[in-house]
Amino acid sequence: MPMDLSIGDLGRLDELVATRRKIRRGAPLFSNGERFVALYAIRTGFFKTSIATEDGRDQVTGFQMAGEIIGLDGIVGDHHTCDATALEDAEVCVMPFERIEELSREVPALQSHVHKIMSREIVREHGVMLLLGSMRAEERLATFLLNLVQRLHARGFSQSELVLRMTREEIGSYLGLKLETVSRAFSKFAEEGLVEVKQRHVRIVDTDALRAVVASQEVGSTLKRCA
Amino acid sequence: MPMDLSIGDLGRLDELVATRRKIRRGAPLFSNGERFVALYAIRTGFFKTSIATEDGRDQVTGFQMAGEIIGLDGIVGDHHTCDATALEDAEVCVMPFERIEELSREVPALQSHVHKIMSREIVREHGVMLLLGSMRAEERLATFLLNLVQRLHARGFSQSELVLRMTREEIGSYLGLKLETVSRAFSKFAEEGLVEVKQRHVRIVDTDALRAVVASQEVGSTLKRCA
DNA sequence: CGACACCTTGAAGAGGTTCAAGAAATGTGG
DNA sequence: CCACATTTCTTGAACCTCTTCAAGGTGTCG
Repeated sequence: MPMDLSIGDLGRLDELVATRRKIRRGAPLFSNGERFVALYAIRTGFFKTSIATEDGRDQVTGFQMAGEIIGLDGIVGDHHTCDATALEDAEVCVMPFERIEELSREVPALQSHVHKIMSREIVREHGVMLLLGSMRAEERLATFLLNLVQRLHARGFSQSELVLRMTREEIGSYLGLKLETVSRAFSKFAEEGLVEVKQRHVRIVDTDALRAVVASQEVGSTLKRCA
Repeated sequence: MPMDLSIGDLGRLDELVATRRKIRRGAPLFSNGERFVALYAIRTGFFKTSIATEDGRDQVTGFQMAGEIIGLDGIVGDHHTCDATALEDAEVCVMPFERIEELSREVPALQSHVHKIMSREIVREHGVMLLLGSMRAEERLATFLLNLVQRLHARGFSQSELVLRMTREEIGSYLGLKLETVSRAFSKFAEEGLVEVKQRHVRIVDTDALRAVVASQEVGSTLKRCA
């Protein structure tokens, strides 16, 4: 997180992230309805956030990894409106939101940072809306894989290999598909030589071809330019 | 917008919303790629926000009406990442974001307000993800209508009557459906006596039945409780 | 090692899309 | 202010994608 800060400010920000909390795989970091008191910065591990409605619907709204912030949904109503679940043993920094607000009044760089984090989440969700609203199953899965591997690569992991921390069902929920459809799309990609899939181990063999899958549904370039 | 403020603070906030701008129907308030300088509070009129990709995809990400804030997407990257288009002649307050940040450092109530606005947008988008990821066409349209009429009612309009400011195609884009599907769903609702539809004029005849449409796809209550 | 959760694959079916045509409304220029 | 062009909306029929239901396989953890 690149912010230029004075030495004094740095010390005060340290205090903000002093409290740690460990969460076991499968355990909730917070749950819908729970009182909102803090944002969480993921230090290690992998989370999903999801909303469940009374009528039995369930939607995974995101997957979060080290360095990302969870809990922004709780600010507006003082209570969390989704569940955050650890998909592997994890550790987070507990950042009391009152302290964040106090400090960001005094440290403009922190204030700006907080605003950007929230704006980034809004923009990310726009992307998910685009995916859910306009892509076919294989385009969705390709987009998902490319996004995951890109975020992992930014954290020093491989550009082409990844271990999925979530089930097919969770992927499906996030992508608006049934788990069978996700599984079939994986098999199709494997068949065509785009990826190698062994359960949760995925190796991306042909990144460009995966990108082409996403852009395949083009209404634009190919057809439009002939008109 | 309920905030308790001192008289002095009130004056400074007035200054923030002093600049006005009128936008003609069909004209953009801002466009993708444009430099981000301000948030906009809608005074009158109706907007849509949408993202368009190079490959010809297009997704309406929201419809905004009086009292709502547009432009949050631009904070993270200093440039807007979507288009905001007036669906009828409109007027907005131009609120320079630098001034917002300055003032919210000095006025905690404003700071909190800004945070809540952004969090509310995140939560709203979670709801859209649920809709796009798990609902059938008629459930989506029913949800959409109920949401619209509820927001209009909060602004003093009728609980049961509304004039759509957007086309079937724009509704479809927002709901992840084709315009024909939207049209058919309207016709079905009309046939069943839930609504009366005459082009863009909609009268909701049976709100409870519309709510029942949304909850129809229950995996829960009806079936689960028999198990 | 055995139980359980997870994944894969097939076949049938449903819901939404696509393509097409016509009707209704809207707006524009004469 | 009316006529015409354009946009928007509706409806039908064929098609396609994804879902549903079902069965068997694979991996994992106590």
